[in-house]
Amino acid sequence: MRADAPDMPEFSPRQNAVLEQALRLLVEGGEKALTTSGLARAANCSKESLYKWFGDREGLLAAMIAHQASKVRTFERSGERLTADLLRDHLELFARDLLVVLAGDVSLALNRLAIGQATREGSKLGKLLLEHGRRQIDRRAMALIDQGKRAGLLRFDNADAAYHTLYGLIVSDLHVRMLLGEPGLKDNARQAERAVAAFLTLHGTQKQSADTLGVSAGR
Amino acid sequence: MRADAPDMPEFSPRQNAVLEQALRLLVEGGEKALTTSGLARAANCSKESLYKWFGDREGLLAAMIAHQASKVRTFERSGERLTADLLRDHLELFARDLLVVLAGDVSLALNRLAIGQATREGSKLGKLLLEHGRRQIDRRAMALIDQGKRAGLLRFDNADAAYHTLYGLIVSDLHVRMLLGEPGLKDNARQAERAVAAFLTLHGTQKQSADTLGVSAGR
DNA sequence: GCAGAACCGTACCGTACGGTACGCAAAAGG
DNA sequence: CCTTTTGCGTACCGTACGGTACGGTTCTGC
Repeated sequence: MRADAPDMPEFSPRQNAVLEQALRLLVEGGEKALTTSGLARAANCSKESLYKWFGDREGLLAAMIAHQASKVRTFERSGERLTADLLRDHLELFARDLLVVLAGDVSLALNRLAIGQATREGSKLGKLLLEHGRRQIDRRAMALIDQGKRAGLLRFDNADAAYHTLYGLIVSDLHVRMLLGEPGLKDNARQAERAVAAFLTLHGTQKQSADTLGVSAGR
Repeated sequence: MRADAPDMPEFSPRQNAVLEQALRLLVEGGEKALTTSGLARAANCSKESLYKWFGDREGLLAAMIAHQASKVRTFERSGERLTADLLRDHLELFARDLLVVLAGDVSLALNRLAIGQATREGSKLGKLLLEHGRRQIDRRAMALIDQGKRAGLLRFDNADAAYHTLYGLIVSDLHVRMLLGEPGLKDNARQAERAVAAFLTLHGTQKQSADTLGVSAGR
């Protein structure tokens, strides 16, 4: 519930530096590389401090997620009057940003970590990751498509459903594939273009040129 | 490459029983519950046999994936002449089946396992899971949309891209959410309907009624 | 400048894992 | 009937982890 608390230091600079090292270890070697001893060594701190600061290992993991989430900020660039072209541009920018975020080392490592722990009942890590990591990007997209609807450029009954459609068109099974170790796309921009074109075909109010949809000629 | 080898015993009945126990342990307690000692106890076999049969732990995990994949069969129900309604029905059936498969206990557990190991370079588990677990369902869908295209009911340049669009519309971020521990959908059928309706709007050759798309009135 | 807190480095403990070795029973085969 | 194979049950080993304790050191507040 970060929302309305611009303060909330969460962690001291020292602790943030330790968390940064923890993320580095996690990205480099996966969960098995993130041991309390290893982190203490890498961050030049003592295990006792780790346990004093974060309680136990799960607390450390949660702190890492919170720390990473606190680094991500999405700037709402509202204000300007939306046109069809502008909406398309913003949607494509969102799509590219989303693909870049999902393909990020830290994002993948944290998602792998949370998924690995997801079996345990009192895991909370998954929920934490979804709430902290996704809210920002969800809010940005929802604001955008809401704006599009108010400007008469989009039509849909359920904004949530429309957003999930957009998300699915952009990401498809790419996220899971990357989590499983496959390399990402070579060309995010092209994927973003196609996804947004499809989304506008489904939910736009203006005729879409079929060029970017790949449904024109048919070989 | 299971394809044309109806034989290929892969494993003896006894070994399959052990693998079944391994899957049960994995589903119930996650990766940490799947220990060699625990499996030997649960399956009434010795650790020595486990190592003789599967080599090491990674071999056991790979065997579990192969075993699970060998249980899944997709029957190609080609033959019949496709109509628009029939295509829609088959697409919706595929969508529902896909959602059911992805939400399955064993599928989620194996995906979590492979994702947890994905950091390690020589993991192979992720690739193995994608190839064994996905090929069946991919082939079924590809055959279906190819058939649709040959029947003049679908249009697209790139069958792969079209399939990924369909997949994204059906699954969106649901798979990752479930992997993170969120409950699945309450109503797979509704999701399947909407996804297929959207897919047909994008790639169908006939006019689609907008009812199921949720873009009709606009509140 | 000093007392107290915070903290680092290290050593330590209990546990549990992956993997190996061995003794013995039961099946297979001649 | 005897031999060979297979495999179960158990004990064992080395290792490495999470977590705790302690002595020495640096930082902080008064």
